[in-house]
Formats: sequence, structure tokens, C-alpha cells
Amino acid sequence: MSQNISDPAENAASAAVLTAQPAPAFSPLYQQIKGLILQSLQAGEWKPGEAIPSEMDLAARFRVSQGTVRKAIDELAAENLVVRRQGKGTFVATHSEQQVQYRFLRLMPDSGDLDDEGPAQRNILECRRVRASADVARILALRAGDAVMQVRRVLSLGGVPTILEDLWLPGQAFKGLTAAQIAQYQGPTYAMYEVDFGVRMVRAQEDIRAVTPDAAQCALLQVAPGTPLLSVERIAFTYNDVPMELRRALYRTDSHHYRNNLN
Amino acid sequence: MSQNISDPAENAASAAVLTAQPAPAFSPLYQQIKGLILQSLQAGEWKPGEAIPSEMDLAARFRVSQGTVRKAIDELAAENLVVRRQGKGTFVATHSEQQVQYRFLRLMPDSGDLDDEGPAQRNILECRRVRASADVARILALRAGDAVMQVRRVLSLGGVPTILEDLWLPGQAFKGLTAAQIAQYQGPTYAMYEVDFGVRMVRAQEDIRAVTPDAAQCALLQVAPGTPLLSVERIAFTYNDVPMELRRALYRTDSHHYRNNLN
DNA sequence: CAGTGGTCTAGACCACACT
DNA sequence: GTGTGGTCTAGACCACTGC
Repeated sequence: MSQNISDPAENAASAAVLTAQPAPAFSPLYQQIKGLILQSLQAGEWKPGEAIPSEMDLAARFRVSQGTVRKAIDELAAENLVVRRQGKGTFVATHSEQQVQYRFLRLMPDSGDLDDEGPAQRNILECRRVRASADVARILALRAGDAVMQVRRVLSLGGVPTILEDLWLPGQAFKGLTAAQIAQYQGPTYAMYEVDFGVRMVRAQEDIRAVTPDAAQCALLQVAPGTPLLSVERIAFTYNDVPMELRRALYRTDSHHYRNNLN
Repeated sequence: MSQNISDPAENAASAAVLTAQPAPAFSPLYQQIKGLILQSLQAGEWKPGEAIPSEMDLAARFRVSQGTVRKAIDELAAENLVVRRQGKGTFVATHSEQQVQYRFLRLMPDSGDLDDEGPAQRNILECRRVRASADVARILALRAGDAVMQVRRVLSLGGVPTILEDLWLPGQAFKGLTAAQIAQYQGPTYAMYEVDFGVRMVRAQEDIRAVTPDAAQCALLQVAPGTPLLSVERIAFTYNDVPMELRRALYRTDSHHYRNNLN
């Protein structure tokens, strides 16, 4: 089959691929299916934690074979957008109820496991609406001066203040965010974003440096002046690579380390 | 088909899965095929850069359908052990001739690309045979006191000394390694391991910290005393998760940063 | 038991590379 | 053209979950 497909569930213009002239823009059927499922995820047709239709149902809906739907879902699962559970169904991935509680946190205790230290204790120092500086605006794809929510907090692991981080969130999408909301929420902050703001983080990128903290930072992390810290700048993205959060954090690495697996 | 498979190319005992009692140890056919291909890779039946037999050939050899072989190879490709090239064949992955020259190096210039800075200039300070300390032995799965090769070098990017690293390699496998060999080899050091020692690194793990270098380290990297540096401890593994190299490196992060993508 | 995802097969056809 | 990997289909059966 060499034609493109559209979602019968949509009555408007087809979401098919062939657009302009230059390239034939050949795209395998399963990629098109993947795109359509992605649109439904993005549009919130199925909420995080919910099951999406069975492979047979989707195959019928898109008028393709089950195998083609399967390959599309395989890729979505590989990208952690969806989780397959044999015998039960395929579910929209969520930062809640996930085995790995902190999916994007690569900090590990030098011995033992993160879970041994109990849940991270959050100390919110600040949560206010501010105007985006030039660089924050650039990273979040906003205009300088646009409203952003800024949060500053200290995370303690095993009772020791270990992470000092500033978060910036687009003011539009995160209107009404409060310090209490962040402090009280059980589980990952990214799970709260899903529940309270309908924003689901899908991937992130971190840039890491070694830095010397200033006096204020030393005080907050209770380290001696001159102690080197890990500077971690994280940009988190929703669907379609839209940046939705900037974090600038300092990690103590005296009893923890940043673990990265390379393949 | 619910039985296990063995490689007709081997006349000895089957490599099948069923071993002990407790679990039926059910393993899909394609996993068994994957294991058999893995054994051949490990045994050097096909060398890095060479093509492995076509899917049809492998299907015939293992007496399964092409689709089953395909799924096995899909996983091997996902783990970067082989590379598929449409119209040409499937090739054993290699650290040479790979698009990404430095597969395990996550250091990026703050602006531009690593390639803009030209090839890294290697300055070998030391290359000698020593006895493994307790911690080096533990990491490399040797006994304390076993012979290891130790290398110390400085890598300069764009003319600036940026990485100071010590390498430890099992003395057995890397007998005869010389400073000249490391210095002269064009391309990644991991490519040299393949060519000169038949050792292929398959994955790695890095533990990262922020540290303050001592006077000697400052001198070698030409930084002021007190400059914070990134400490990167990397363990590189061959097939079967056997550790074959330990690197302890210091990265300058004044004009570069460590980039990590999280999914 | 029915429904879900997971495996396996066999065959057809397409896209790409080399010759 | 021939041979390679890549896509798509249709159908059978297996493994797991929950009613």
C-alpha cells in the first residue's frame, strides 16, 4: 500500500504526510500510524495512566493490520511514551505510579539505593511570577519579559540538603502554581504537572559543569565555601519537543554521584 | 514451536536455555537466536566492520523464519552491537569508521560542534605495567596485585588541554601496549583496542562528581588552583558485561560541558 | 472463559546498493 | 538484474490477566 492514511476519528482535514513537492516524503505506514497515535496522546484523548485502545481496535480504526499498529506502538514504547502490559493493555506513561519514581534524576547515593534514603524532603524557598530574562526566554521559546513561574527549592536526601535548584515554567501553562502545591504533592513534581496542569514531560536534556558556589548557595546546601558542586541545567520537553521547564540545579557530590549509562 | 534451538554450526552441546528446575525459563525463539548470534560475535566469527550473514542465510542456519531472525537482529541493532544498512547488509559495529567518532564521549564545546575543533590532540604522559590496587582490581574483576597497564594522558581540544585521564587495562588482554601505539593511532582509542587487541567495547557506565584538583593536576590542565573540575569515572565493558577498562578523568568545563539526553 | 499483548510463520512487495 | 534490508499482511498459536 503506497498511499497515506488518515484518522477516521477525525472528520476534518487528513493528517497525512504528503505536503510539498520536493521530496516524495515517503513515510512507512507504521510511522504515519505512530504520528496519529501521537496526536491523540497530545490532544489528551487518553490521559496518563489510562489504557489506549487495543491493537485490534486501533488496527480497525486505522484500517491497517495489527502488525502495523504493533510496530507503531513498539516505537512509542521505546520512547517511553506508552507502557505495554501483557494481558492487560497498553497504557499512557505517567510520572506517577511509575516503578522508577524519579525518571530524570541521575543522582545516586555512593552506596545503596535512592529508595533507602526515603522520599526526598522538599523545602520550597520561593515561588513567584516573574518576567523571563533573555536566556530563560530563549530556552523556553518565549519572548524576553514574558511571564514565567520561578521556583527555588532545596531537596534533602537522607536528611542532608543535597540539591539546590531553580525552576522556570511558562507562566501561561502554569498559571496559579503555588509553593504549597509543590510542597504538599506526594511523588515527583513532574507527576503534579500532569495532574494539575495537564503537562506531560516526555524527554529532557542536561548540561553538566563543575562550579564553585557562592556564599548564599553554600549556606543553603550547608557546605564549606570552596566546595565544588555539580551544576546541572536541565531542559524538559513535552510532546513535539516543546520546552516546558528549565531547571538550574547544584548537586552536592560528596556522598552522591551522577550516574550515566552509555550504550 | 515450543522447543529450544541450537546452532547447527556448533557440533557440541546445545546452547539452549532450559537448565534448572524451578522456572520453565521460557525464552522466545528470537531471544535464543539473539544469544546464538551474540556468541558468534563474541567468538569473533565476524570481525568488527564486516557483514554478518544475510537474514535469509541466518534463518536457514537456525531453521527459523526470516521474521524471527529479524527480531533478534533488531535487538542487537538497538544495543549498537550491529548496524543495519539497507541494500547492503548487517555489519558488526565498530568504533572505527563510525559516524560518531567518539561514541562514549559526552563532552561538547559550549558553542559549535566537537568536529569544529579538529581531532583531539593526545599527549601520553605515561604507559607502564603496574600491579592493580585493591579498588582497580575490584572494578576490573581482577585480584589485587594482578598486572594491569596504566596510561596517563592529556587530551587537548582546539589546542586547549581539556581532559586529564588515567586508564587501567587488564594486563593479560593488553600485553605489549606502548605509549607510541596510543599516540600514533588515528581515531578513537577504542578502535585501536579492536584492531590491535581484539577487544570490542560494547557499553560503558560513568560516575560523575565535582572535585577540586591538586597542584599537579592543575599544572597539567593549565588551570588556576581551586578551579572546580568534573571527575568522570568510566567503566567500559565488552560482551557479557565483562569490564575491560577503567578511566578516571578530569574534565575542564570552562568552555565545554557534559551533555546528557534523558528519555 | 474472553481479551490483551507476545511470538512465529509465510509470502508479497518496496526501497536501496552494487554490478 | 540480483541481493540486501524494510514494510505490510493474514493467520495461528502462546502467555498473562481478570472476570
